[in-house]
Amino acid sequence: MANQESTSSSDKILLAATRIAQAHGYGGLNLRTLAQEVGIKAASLYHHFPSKADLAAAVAKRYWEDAAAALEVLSAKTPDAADCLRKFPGTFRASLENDNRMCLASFMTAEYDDLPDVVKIEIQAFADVNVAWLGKNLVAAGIVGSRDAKKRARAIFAAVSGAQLMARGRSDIKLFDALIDSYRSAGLLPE
Amino acid sequence: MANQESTSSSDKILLAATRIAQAHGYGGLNLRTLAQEVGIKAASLYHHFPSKADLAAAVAKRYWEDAAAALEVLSAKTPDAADCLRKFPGTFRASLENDNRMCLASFMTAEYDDLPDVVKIEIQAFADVNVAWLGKNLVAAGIVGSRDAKKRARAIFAAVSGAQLMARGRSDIKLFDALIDSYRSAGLLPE
DNA sequence: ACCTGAACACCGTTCAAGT
DNA sequence: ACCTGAACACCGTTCAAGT
Repeated sequence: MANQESTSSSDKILLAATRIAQAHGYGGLNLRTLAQEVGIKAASLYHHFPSKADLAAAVAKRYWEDAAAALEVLSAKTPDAADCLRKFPGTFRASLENDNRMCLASFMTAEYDDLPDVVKIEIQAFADVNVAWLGKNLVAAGIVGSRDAKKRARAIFAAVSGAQLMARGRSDIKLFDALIDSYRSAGLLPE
Repeated sequence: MANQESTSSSDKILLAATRIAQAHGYGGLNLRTLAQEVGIKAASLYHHFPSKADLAAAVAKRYWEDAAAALEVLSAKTPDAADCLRKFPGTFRASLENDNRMCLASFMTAEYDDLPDVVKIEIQAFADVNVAWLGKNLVAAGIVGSRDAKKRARAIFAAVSGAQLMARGRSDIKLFDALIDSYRSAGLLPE
């Protein structure tokens, strides 16, 4: 099955919406602005997605699917589990490198109270994917037993998310690196 | 100097705005809703604060001032620095206990790109106050030397912020406790 | 199938007008 | 000094109308 040779309209919308949501969140995702970036009118968006909620859910779903795929690629390219764990923060660093953007899931987690249920589900899936991958590698690296894997995996995920948030607040990617470095020295991540 | 016996109008506005911003952020702070909670019309808010930006800046300023005062109280009541560090996550836990709300500064840090400069300044002050207090106690507890205090303090602040965010996303305060527990086991916080 | 202009009830904000 | 209704340009959304 060959891929579509050209990006579909819906894909263009999802791509632009992802970038906007990573910088402004769900509430800050303006449909008139989004439409303008894609080259259509706001009303036309409703031909592709029934509502802003469904659009955001589609964005969040693709976001965790892409993240899951990227983590699998990382695993495939990195045989050593401890190495995988060392490289994990790099996936969060990439967002900051991309115009000081942040994880879409973290931003929307903050917006929890205003999030439609269909979006909440996909946002939680992002955390689940990351935690599962971290847990698997923590066990494989012999850092924790399988009994404690999920708990430790969640701690790493939360800590790295927090580091990204703090670094964004200073527009300082070196602060992100320093925070991750501290996590290593403290023993949360393998040295 | 005696305090005002009754809460002033501006105080009522700041109080209500703080609660709203902790749940919905700067963008989600609706002036008509805020005014209704205080018992006035949206237009009347402009008699107390020149703009939404200035209102939010006043909210954020009081927020970090109150946090600084609370940390000083904690220090005064807790002679042992390591004990202070053990109790630090409790200040973030309190927000979750309060209807699953989160730190106003964390929420607004996510909203960085849409934040007026006057608000950004106060939000950063919140982080500074927490990091300074943590650093002081890390040194006093003999956990790190003064050279590494700020770096480690930032790591704790970022990690605890991330734990609060993740727990809010699940409306699960026990998850927050488990994450903090993991930070202790890993060695980021004193056992 | 896909797009649009115009309309709706909602936002932050202003301002003239009230007490 | 403090409040208000009405208006402004902006939001998400709908819908009748176009190709």
